[in-house]
Amino acid sequence: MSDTDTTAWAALLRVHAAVVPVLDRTLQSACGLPLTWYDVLLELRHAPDGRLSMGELGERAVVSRTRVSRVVDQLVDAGLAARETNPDDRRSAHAAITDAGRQRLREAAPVYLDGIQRHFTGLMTPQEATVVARALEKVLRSPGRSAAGPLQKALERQGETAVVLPGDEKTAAGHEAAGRERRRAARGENRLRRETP
Amino acid sequence: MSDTDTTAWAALLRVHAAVVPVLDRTLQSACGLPLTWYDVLLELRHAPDGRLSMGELGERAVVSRTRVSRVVDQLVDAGLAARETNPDDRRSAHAAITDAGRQRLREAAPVYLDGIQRHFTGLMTPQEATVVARALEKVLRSPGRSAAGPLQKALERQGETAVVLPGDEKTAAGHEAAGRERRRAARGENRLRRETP
DNA sequence: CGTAGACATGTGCGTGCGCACACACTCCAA
DNA sequence: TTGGAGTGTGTGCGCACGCACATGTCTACG
Repeated sequence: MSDTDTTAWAALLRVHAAVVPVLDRTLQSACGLPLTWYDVLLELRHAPDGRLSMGELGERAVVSRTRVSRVVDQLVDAGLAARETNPDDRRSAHAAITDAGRQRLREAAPVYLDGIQRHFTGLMTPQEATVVARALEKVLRSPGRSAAGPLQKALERQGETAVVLPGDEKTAAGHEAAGRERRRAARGENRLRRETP
Repeated sequence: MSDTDTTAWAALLRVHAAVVPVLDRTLQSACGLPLTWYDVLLELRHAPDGRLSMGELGERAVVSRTRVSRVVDQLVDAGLAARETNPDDRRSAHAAITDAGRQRLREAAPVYLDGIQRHFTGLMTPQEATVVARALEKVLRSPGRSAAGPLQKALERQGETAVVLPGDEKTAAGHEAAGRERRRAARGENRLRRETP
């Protein structure tokens, strides 16, 4: 039923808008750790040796690839991460979590978890939470999901969906914009394609 | 289980980060309608007479209250909405959807719905979609949820949760919002109240 | 009737974010 | 060896967002 679809999507948007600022501020005032920092540090901690290249970090964390560079700068200033150069490939820069970073993460984790339970999963049944987790992860692992930035994904889809709509053809307005962007894609900038192992 | 909690939350963050830009760009290139515009127009359309005060609009739409003002300006420039003054209360400004706005919404709706199904609900089973919708709506309707901006909610928490792990809350936020609305209702403006038809 | 407080809204401003571009480096073929 | 294509990263810039404050208006109380 299409009503269920829009309801689910609208609810996701609103939950995100309502809960994210709460958790962000809670984490920031309690631990001095913005949500972005937490996310980046968490991904670093998950990685082997606590190190990750900028590209990998940008793909795994919620922040965009280009933004990672500045976030890591902030983390370095705060002493929570360190930059390392890769001798094998001097283009790539690695970010590594420091002991202080691990410590801050340990302090922040219970605060974060408590906030998640208090403002999110605690407001539904455990069964619902399980289904939500499973369903959303299926969305992430779907074939449409690519590690590239949102622009590329949009462009890839665009060729299929932009003009032709199921049972409707009033696409007058966005014609020129669509053409412009498709042209850029054809110029060969969708090289960010990658497989997630 | 706490693992389920963090998994569900992380998945929500990632789905949001992955899908929102796609839908935004699709909608924008196909219909010239940013997601924010769509959301605001949709709330206006749901409202009786297609009119809503700025405050109500900010509470119902995903955009913040202060941002609504500028978004409505853009919509007015685009001819999709109109500003109206309330003779009864000259503080409040109303935004009303125009015929052109309704038309654009009709054009955009199938595109949006298709995007939602293609990139979100279509990637899970209908049963899962139903559960996701129900669970997330329960989160929204929970007592901690207030129509006020995120800052207020966070600040109210802050006094209690600053350093230590939180005790309890869940009354303050909804309290003042309810009080405000009760006052407005007494003034005779509660005809804006709506149930999802 | 007049003043103080509450309230709805608009605006200046700083911040976070991502795209387009530039740069440095690697790899490969001629 | 050398030049060009491919790739990883950092940065200038503009845009969206939300908070603090200012403005105009209504309400309650003396």
